[in-house]
Amino acid sequence: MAKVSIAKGMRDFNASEVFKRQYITSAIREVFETYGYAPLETPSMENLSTLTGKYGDEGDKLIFRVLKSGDFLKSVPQDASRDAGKWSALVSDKALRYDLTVPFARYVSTNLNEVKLPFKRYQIQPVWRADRPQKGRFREFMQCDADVVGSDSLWQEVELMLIYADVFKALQLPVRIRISNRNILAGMAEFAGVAGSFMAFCTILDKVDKIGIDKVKEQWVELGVLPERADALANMIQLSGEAGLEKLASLNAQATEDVAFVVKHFNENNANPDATLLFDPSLARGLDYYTGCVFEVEALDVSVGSIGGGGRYGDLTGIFGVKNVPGVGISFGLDRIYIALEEKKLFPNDVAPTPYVLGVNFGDATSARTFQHITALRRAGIMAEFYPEKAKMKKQFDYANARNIRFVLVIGDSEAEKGVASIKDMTTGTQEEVKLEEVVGYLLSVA
RNA sequence: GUGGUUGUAGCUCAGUUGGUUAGAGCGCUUGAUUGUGGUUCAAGAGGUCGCCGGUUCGAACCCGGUCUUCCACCCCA
Repeated sequence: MAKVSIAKGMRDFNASEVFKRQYITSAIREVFETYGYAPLETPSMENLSTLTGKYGDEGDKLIFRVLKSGDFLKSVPQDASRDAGKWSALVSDKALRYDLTVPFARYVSTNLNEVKLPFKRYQIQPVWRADRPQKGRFREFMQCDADVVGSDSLWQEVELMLIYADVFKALQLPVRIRISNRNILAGMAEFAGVAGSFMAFCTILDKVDKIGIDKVKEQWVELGVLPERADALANMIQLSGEAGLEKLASLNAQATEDVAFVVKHFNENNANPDATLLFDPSLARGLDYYTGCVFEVEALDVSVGSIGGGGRYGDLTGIFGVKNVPGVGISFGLDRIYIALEEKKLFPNDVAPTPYVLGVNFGDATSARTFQHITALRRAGIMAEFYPEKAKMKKQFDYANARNIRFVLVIGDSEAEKGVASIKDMTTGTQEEVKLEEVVGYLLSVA
C-alpha cells in the first residue's frame, strides 16, 4: 500500500467519472446559454476580507484560509492567546472561494463600468468548504450558477425556474422545486414576536423535515415565540400551494403575490412534466443575504439532500460599496446531481466515447500499411486506434473487446496479397473482406 | 467543531475465545488454440493485514495515538 494519500474530502475523477460529469455540465451549460447567460470565470482565491462576513458565523468557520507566504507569524505577538479566530486575519489574507455568488458580486462591483445591466452570467467552477465530509458532502465540489444582476423583474425568477425544469428534463431526473419568499417568513417572525431573532427563527424552521413540527414549536418557544401563537405558526408552515399563498397574504401581500406570479408563469411555460414548482412556507435557506424569493430543488426518491438552490438578494454588491444592484440566482450542485443520476441509473450508456475501430499490429512489414488506414479513418472522423505493439492476435482482440471497440481491422500478409482488409464486427462476431480502397467508405456506411 | 464508524490481494469481502506457512470470488498473467475476443479448462503471479507505538512467549484480532472512509449533529450543494 502506498504511503501517499489524497487530501481529506478531495477526489480524483477517472475517465468514466469525468465523462459523466461532462454529461451533466454540458446539459447545464447548454440551457444556460440558450437563456442568454454568458460564461464567467473567477480565480480560486479571493482576498479573505471579500469572503468573510458573507455567509454567517458558521459559514466563516468553513472558509479555507490560505496562509501568507514567508514568516507569517511575524505579526502575531509572542505572548498571543491561543484564540485562532483572533489572529487568523494576521497570518492569512486570502482564501479559497466558498461559493460563486460572492465572487460574482465582487466582479460586478469592480467592473460596473464594463458590464451592461441587466447582466446575466453563468459560472461552472469548483468551490471549497472546510466541512467534515459525508456522502454528497465534499471539501471540493462543483457549483454551476446562473445569476442576473441589475433587474428587479420577477420574470428573472420565472426564467430561472424554467432553467431548472429544462436542465432536469434533459437529464431525465424528476425533481420538485420548492419556492418561498423571505418576506413571508419575516411576517411570520413578526407575528411570532421574534422579529429581532429572524435568522434563528429561520434556522429552526428549516429543520422541520428532520425533527418534526412539535420539536420546531418547542425550539421556537425557547427562542421567545409567544406560546399562544406557536400553534398558529405551525399551521401556517404546513400550508402550501395556491391556497397557502391566499391564507398567508396577510403576512405580506407583496411577497405572496410575487410567489404566485412566479408559479403562474412558470406553469404557463414549463415543458417538463417531471418538474413541479410548489410554494412551501417551511423553506428557509441558510444564507444570510437572500431578501426575496428563495428556491430549493430536490430529486425525487433520492436521499442526497438538495441538488440546487438559490434566491433573490436585494443588495449583494452593497457590501462592496455599489448600491442598488439587485440580483437573483440559482445554483446546481453537480456532485449531488451525479449521485442522483447514478442511484437512479439515468446515465446513458454512451457518455464515454470509445474508439470505433482497432487496427491490428502484425509487426514492421504490415504495420505501416495498417497505420495509414487508421489515419485515413481518423481524417474521416471515425474514432480509430492502432495497437502499438506487435502482440498476439488473441491479446489484440482481447483489448478491443475490453475497450468496447466495435470493429477490428486486420491487414496481414494474406489480406495484402489479395488487396483486401478483414474487418470483424465484435458485436456480431462476423467478419468480412473489404477492398483496401473501400475500407473508409465501408466503415462510414456501417457507422 | 462534537459523537460514533470503517480500513485485510487490483476490486468486493471472509478470517474462530489472540496460536505457527492470511483465504474466497471476480480481475490479471500464461497455456490448451504459434492469424481472431466474449464461453470453458489448467497453471501462476500478487498482501510489511491503513500508519506509529504499547500489552503479550506470540497480535490481522487486545489497548493508545494518528490518517482515511462513512454516519448522526451543525450546516449545506
